Amino acid sequence: MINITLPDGAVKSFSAGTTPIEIAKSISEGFARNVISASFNNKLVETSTPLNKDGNLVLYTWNDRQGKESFWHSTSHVMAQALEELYPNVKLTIGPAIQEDKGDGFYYDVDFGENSISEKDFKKIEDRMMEIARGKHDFKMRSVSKEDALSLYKSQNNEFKVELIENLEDGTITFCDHSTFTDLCRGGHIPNTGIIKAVKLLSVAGAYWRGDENNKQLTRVYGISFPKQKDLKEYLDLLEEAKKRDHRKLGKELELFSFSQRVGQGLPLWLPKGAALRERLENFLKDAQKKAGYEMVVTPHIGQKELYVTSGHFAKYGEDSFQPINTPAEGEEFLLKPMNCPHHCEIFNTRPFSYKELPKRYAEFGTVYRYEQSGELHGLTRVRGFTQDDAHIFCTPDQLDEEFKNVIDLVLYVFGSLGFENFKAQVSLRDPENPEKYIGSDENWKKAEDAILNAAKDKGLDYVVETGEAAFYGPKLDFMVKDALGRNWQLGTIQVDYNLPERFELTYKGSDNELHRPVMIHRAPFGSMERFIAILLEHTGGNFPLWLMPEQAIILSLSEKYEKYGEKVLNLLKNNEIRALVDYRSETIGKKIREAEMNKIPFMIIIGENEEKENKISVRKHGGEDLGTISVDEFTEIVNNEIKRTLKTFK
RNA sequence: GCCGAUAUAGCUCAGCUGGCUAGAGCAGCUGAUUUGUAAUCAGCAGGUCGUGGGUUCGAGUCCCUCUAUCGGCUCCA
Repeated sequence: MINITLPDGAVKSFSAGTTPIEIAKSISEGFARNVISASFNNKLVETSTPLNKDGNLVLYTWNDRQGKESFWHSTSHVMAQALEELYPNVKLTIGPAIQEDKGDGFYYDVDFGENSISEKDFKKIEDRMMEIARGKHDFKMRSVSKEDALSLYKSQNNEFKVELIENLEDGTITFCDHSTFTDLCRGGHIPNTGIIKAVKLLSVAGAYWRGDENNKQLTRVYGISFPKQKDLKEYLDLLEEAKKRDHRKLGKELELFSFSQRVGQGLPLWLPKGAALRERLENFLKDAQKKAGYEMVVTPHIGQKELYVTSGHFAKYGEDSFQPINTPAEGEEFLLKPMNCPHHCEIFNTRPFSYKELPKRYAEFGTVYRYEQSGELHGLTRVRGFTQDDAHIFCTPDQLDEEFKNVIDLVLYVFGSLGFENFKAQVSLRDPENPEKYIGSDENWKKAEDAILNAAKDKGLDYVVETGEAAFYGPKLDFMVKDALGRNWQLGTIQVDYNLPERFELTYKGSDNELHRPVMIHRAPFGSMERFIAILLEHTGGNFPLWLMPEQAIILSLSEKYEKYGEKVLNLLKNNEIRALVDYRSETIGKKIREAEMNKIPFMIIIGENEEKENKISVRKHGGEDLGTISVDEFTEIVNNEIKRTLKTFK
């Protein structure tokens, strides 16, 4: 007998060799019908795997992410079978479910050799997949010796699988069979192909073998599958909805920003409304920064190449950057500013500082230029010219902890004021395997990494640690937010840096009358104005918090006759610091409301004979809610209350 | 940069396998209308079909180059 512990803590006894699906049946027949996957002692197993020892069993259904991932991974086997049948020379590599933080579905990386496929081929692949699925083939795991596994894939000339197997230990290698198909696989499948009721291939893309761009590029086929046809339809509808919140579409519709082929790719043009929005965001942060003891500085858009050689940025990024600007003078070279830190270091170097004066906090909305690879550009989230809400804090080592925590507070304040609640905090450490990617001593790296980890812990942040994601000069605490399609973007960032102070030979006089090295914190709560506004657009769908809205209200006259009264109302609103537009055109009120709705203006103020007579206004909220006929003062109070609700002042 | 796709009026799109003068709706302009909570009516104007080349009697349509954009990969100071 074996003792199986279930997630609710219950322990049940079964005879050795009982399978997860049999255990599910012992709980309830109905539940067992929904169980599609299982894990035993934190390891994925098949629902048909005989269990021979005591342990913890978790049974998954479609409602669990684990269940979905098994479902999708299993579908990738079915797709691989279809691809093998339709493209006889195809070589399979890996075919996992997509990781939760990267989205839904599955992919398979394959080498098509001479062939290539495009979206036009999807239909026939999907059709074949569904035929296979309807065959209700069981997924069956079997162990194979390393030798047998290698000889199978060597006979197929599949160097990718051979490489994978060579890195595995003999005795741990398993194959998964279903129908006529066999694949190297560590397990975690649904019981049989028949559960797959809907399949859709989504895209093809190039993907490098093992994620290394020096390796061969394979073809990655993305797809998704569901246990019900209806689920697929819902998923596709959701994608459609997400497209409506795409910041590129909204930015155009709301006339916030634009791009021009003539100006150049990745170089956004801010239109008047977008510029006003940016300015409002900047002022919001400037107010908070003033309270937090920052001082504004201004530095030029170019700097001598030597500046970036000193900082180490040139060695790291020089080749892949906008190339140096030459002047008529022999040998003189300038770079477009790719970051603000070196300039701020030189500001600190302007004069000697006493420890009594630290921390110094220099802030600048600094526009920088980076030559991103053309394929990486993406709307406003990845551009070649952008403005960082940058600041550098120069402090003594014992001030570091508190300063770092204060910056966390500032970032949380910014995120809170703009409604970003579902962010992910990520501590990015260096990759100990590849020390050549970083500058600075091990000792300083350790200090910097500990400082971040401690501050994140003390602040009670819910964070994940990613090794190998640090900047080359120091570790980071990043705040990631998802866009409409669920892709993660780094917005706020805080970095601890012991290296640039060394390179720029920054010093302050300590209480011991000796010179000491300050520690530097790089930080940007928004990250960049461009990316922040992009993600904000996708989160709000263009319905920004009222305090940020380019236009808060629009006066709609019932006819041209009420223009005079409209001007009076407009003046009152202006006096009350409400940003309002007017629409006196000879159009129907229905049309004016429709246009105001599409422009996402929060309040529509309708004026006609009744309002003029009573000296009031009729107010309709964006979305349709009728606030009735009220006075301008009453309206102002509504607006101010709404602003107060969303915009708290920084402590 | 790499893989795949796309590019027709300011916007959203139609234009099948090459064949009359490239169409529609919205936006714009002119006029009529003077309106009560998501589109009043009529008329007018608007396009070197992304760029450059090629195939063809004939190219928006087929082929190639380049540019930009979209979905990924890699990268992200």
